[in-house]
Amino acid sequence: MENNLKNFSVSEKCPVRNVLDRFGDKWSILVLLVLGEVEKMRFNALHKTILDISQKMLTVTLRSLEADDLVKRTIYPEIPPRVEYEITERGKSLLTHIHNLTAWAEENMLDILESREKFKS
Amino acid sequence: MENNLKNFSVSEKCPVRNVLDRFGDKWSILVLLVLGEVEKMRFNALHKTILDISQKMLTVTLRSLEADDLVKRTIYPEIPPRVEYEITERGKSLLTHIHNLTAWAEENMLDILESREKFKS
DNA sequence: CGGAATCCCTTCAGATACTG
DNA sequence: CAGTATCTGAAGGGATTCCG
Repeated sequence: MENNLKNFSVSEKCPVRNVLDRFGDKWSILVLLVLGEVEKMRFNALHKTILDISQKMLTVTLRSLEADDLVKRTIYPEIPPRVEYEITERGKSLLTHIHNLTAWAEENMLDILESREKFKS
Repeated sequence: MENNLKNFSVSEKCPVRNVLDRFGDKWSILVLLVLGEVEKMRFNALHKTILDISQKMLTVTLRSLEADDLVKRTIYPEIPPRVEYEITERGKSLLTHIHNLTAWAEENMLDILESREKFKS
């Protein structure tokens, strides 16, 4: 038992954390959820869908997802330029688990908020 | 379609983010994973299992999990004091989905790391 | 033993301005 | 249109000290 737990000790040696940390940020899951509902989407369309993300963070998030091959980026060398984003197969396989998580969150949200209120007092 | 996407727009109105943000931090999932493998565990034992967490962050994380009723905290008024933590039923139901995610992470880790390398160049 | 409180540094992320 | 670059305030999180 203790030996199994040791695996969690140091972050660099834990493969799970190495990967999960990447989309454990503020926006990655959200972007993935949006891209999971469309075929392709342009940068500005994404920005309009997620109103409270800054242009900078949207770019950073998309680059990170692209690096992990969770999202594919296609540039059309036109004038004006056009860039489209779409979810990859790997992204879809992750999204399945994300959906399970969000479903759990929706089911338990009210109870959790209630627990938080009780905890304050 | 567009109408569905609007739900994601503003964070305060998105129940999912409200809940997921809470354990989207650096340590919550890890603590939950550890507590999912034992019956009960004392503070110092947890600290020894997760070597690279600070005492402060362990405390903060545990309080947060306790507030959401994902973890139960029991104080034994002895000298020296003893405090034990255990996962709740709600915590276990969440852990199921976490395990699916970590399994996915383990399966895809090598490919993802490879993608990241390619992306650099 | 199991914290709480404080200090302090680093990283995150928003606003703004500029560019191919 | 789809970014990049820079600046800056806010937040996260570590180290240390103190306490019941």
